[in-house]
Amino acid sequence: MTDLTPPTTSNFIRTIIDEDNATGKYDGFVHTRFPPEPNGYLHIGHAKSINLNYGLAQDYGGLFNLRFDDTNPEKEEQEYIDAIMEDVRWLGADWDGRLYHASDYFGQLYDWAEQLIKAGKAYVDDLSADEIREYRGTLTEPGKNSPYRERTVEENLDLFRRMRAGEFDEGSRVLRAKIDMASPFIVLRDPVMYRILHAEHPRTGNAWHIYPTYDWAHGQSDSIESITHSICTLEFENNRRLYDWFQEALGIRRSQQIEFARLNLTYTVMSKRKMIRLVKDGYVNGWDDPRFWTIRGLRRRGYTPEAIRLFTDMIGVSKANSLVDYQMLEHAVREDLNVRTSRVMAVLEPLKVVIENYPKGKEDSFDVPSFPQDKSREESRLIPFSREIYIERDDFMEEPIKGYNRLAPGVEVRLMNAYFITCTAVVKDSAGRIVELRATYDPATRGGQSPDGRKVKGTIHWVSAEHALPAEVRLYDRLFIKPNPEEGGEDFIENLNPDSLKVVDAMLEPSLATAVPGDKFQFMRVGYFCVDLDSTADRLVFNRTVSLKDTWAKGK
RNA sequence: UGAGGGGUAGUUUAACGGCAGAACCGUCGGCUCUGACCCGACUAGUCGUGGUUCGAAUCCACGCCCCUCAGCCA
Repeated sequence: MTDLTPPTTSNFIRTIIDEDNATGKYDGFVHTRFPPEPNGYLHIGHAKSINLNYGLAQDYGGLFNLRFDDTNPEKEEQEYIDAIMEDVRWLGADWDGRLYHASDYFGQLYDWAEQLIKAGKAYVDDLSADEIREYRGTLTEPGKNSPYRERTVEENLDLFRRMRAGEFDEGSRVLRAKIDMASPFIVLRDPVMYRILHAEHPRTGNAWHIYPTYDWAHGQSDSIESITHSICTLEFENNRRLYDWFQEALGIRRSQQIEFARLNLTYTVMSKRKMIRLVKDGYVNGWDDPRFWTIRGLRRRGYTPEAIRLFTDMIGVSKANSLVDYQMLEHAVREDLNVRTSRVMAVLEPLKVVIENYPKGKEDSFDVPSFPQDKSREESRLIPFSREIYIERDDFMEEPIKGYNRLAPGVEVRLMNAYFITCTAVVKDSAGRIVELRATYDPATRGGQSPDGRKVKGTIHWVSAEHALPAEVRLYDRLFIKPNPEEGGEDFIENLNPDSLKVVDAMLEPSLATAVPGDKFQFMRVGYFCVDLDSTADRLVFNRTVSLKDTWAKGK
């Protein structure tokens, strides 16, 4: 199979790692991780992060961990944990047994919190959430100290232990780091480390009544796992100061946080909140809707892990906010599917053609190679031919425009792998709509070559009517009509594309009868398709993964 | 407007004081039993103004524009 891996291009993270290795910062070691919060499904943006982290570990001979950032039991569910593992595995990132949870470290985190209290670097605050907000100050004004900031170590320890024991109501107290209420980094204005939550955790059950915040848990988890390069997205740039402060204050193994720009794609939305709304309000049919760029949606749509990897390699990584043209994704999947898929014939919008000089009841069959693009593969199948066939409605024009190379009255074209035919008549219904074509064929052109050397301008695909397999084919288009649906004042829902899903009754060549969900094909001259989960032996259902490029349609 | 980040072809990126290069998109052409693939060509760029230097996308200064931070979310 063709190697789709493009040469590794440099990026700023590799530069940092190269420098670290040159200076021996981590003894030349690279250990990365992917740290999802199990409160939703993974999407193409997460795939960028997964492939980045896993790829770095691979390329530098290091290790890659999967760690669930499960510090908020009110939002997280086991269902998501299972789904995320399935998706990460499918993408090809192998955590090799190093599956962790932030909740694995709750005990250690608690001990470290007491350590900070004893060092006078953390205190229990009785202020309400609203009061804490007021005391925090604003972007331009410093905050002020909480009246509880100077409690004694003993009192703090006592209160904190009782928080842990579940003696207090939710929201009544928090543990805060004692840093600097006047810091220009708002994240350093005595950040909350623990909040009281009488919630059941998917993994620790009811063992805890206090839960660590992200900032308190993340860097320490990295340290415990000996992560060297902790890669996250740009919005955590300010948090890095706190990340460093905690590791420094605790005197534990250091790791470095590096931020990169998250992926944005044109004609879709990527924020968790917006995606949830699309699912909950039924604008898409669940998290695996093929119009959705979730990992499950992509998988159902017919994308492969290789195509996604090719895409994430293509777009690179940087710190500049960007909006990637979705056509890059389509290019990547075409490139992968082009070498991978067998070629079959399917007619999406059938128009019947009766070949008048072809004897009634006669049947022909053609042995057609299934992988004509790959000379090393010899698979083929028999395709039946008969007097009545279906062709694509688009492949006929009663009054052909300039440059049209397909069938038209009096015009001869090649039926792919079969015969030359010439259109002799057009049959219309009372409304003037074309319902059938009449044609003649040239028996001497069997197999698709003419012995006299005459050429035809067009080659079209077809399916024998008698043998055709009816199927439902789902044609997907971009979910939104605007490149950036979140832009502009209006609700992004107003930018949904009403034609993002079109279902047609297609006619397929009979070899497709045995196709099972997940199987991928190129419907020649049309696009790449895969068998959908809804497909049954009685009722085949296909998804269009992506159309073929069509320079003719574009020019019209 | 306090602080942290960022601005290279239409898009995504490389070049890290020494020829601004690639991919995608687009246009044109070649090839073709897929108007696909493939091949070739073309279009097109360093946010601005100064400065340092033999030489600046890169270093410095001053501007401009964009993003992030005021959750007991992550």
